[in-house]
Amino acid sequence: MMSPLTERFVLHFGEMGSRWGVNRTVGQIYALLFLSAEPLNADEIGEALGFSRSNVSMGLKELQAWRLVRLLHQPGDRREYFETPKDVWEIFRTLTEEKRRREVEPTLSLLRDALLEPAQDDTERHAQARMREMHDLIEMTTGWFDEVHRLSPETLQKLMQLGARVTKLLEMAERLRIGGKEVK
Amino acid sequence: MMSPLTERFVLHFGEMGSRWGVNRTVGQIYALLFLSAEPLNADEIGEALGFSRSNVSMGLKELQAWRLVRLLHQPGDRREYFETPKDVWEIFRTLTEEKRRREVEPTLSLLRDALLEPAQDDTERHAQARMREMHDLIEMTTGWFDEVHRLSPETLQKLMQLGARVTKLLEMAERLRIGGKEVK
DNA sequence: TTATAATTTCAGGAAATACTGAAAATACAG
DNA sequence: CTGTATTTTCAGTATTTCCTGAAATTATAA
Repeated sequence: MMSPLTERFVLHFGEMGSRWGVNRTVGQIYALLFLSAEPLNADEIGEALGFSRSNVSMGLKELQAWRLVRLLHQPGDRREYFETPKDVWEIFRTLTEEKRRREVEPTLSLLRDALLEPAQDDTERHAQARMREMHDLIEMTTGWFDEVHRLSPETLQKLMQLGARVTKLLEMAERLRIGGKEVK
Repeated sequence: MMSPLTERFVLHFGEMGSRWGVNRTVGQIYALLFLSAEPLNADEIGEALGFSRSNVSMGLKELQAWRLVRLLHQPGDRREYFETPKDVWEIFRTLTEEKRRREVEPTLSLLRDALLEPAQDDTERHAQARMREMHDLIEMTTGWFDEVHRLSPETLQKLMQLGARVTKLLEMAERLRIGGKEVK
């Protein structure tokens, strides 16, 4: 059975799941797999969490769609086993990529379409101006995420540790014209 | 009535709302206010979206709890009017702050507690090691967000435009010992 | 193949969430 | 104050989402 430590974590992620657009089952399955030292099969998961076999099956399918768990086989056992990626940075990256694909991209595409429509009156002109602001903000932040995703974990870590002191670097960059586009 | 442009945007945000932990009503109210050129009162909102007065009232309350809309009064009118902040960067900042307060902080606090417990066996030791990894990742990324939040929109924008070229800057920073802690 | 183990699908019931209208509370003009 | 306009609360209902067990499908060992 689950240790009290694991159980608390699992219950917490069940609740949090709803805020991330997945249900309690999915959150709990993920949490259990994240903590587990070895891969688990669907029966083990169902038993540990008290869910029906079919519920576990659906939950695992969703987690696979999110690329948050991967399927593997144990030698001499024909059941499917599941595990989460080991590297938490990789998990973080996957999560932001999926969020982007599911939420950000559809929104961007709606905004782009809306901005192509000719405005009929002042109200629409104003609405479009607002949409343009949102569009530009989203495009800038996601574009940045895209680039930063490609950095190695170590570089990323350095950047994070740098924090707000990055301001100093930016000033320096301007003076030294490192930003790619030459500064006037 | 809503223009087709506004309507599409509003419906989209209604759907997206659910993914952000708010319901359709709340998402639509926010979207309507975001696009509106002037503040709206609850009756106007309810009529535009086809929601009951009480539903609008609850939705506005929630949006205020998120600090995503603010209340104001029109001279000579005793009804309450609502608007969204104008600056999209400010909106973005508010959103991340609230998300942090509601999701990240409770998780961090759970992890901290769990890490203080003495491990009973290897399984628990492994679980704690995983929790430590998650804890450190979250603490690092949110600590970084905290600092970056304090930057001016202009600085932030420069940082974003820099994107992955930030690597070059980091190398330079190490050479010049700008990172705050002196490099060995 | 065939038999059986394992997984998935899905209709229907259970649970959770959202929404409404009526009533209560609050705010404010006169 | 008093009366009225405005907002909020909340119990009940509608809607949506979740979860299960049985049946169907798929995979694999013999």
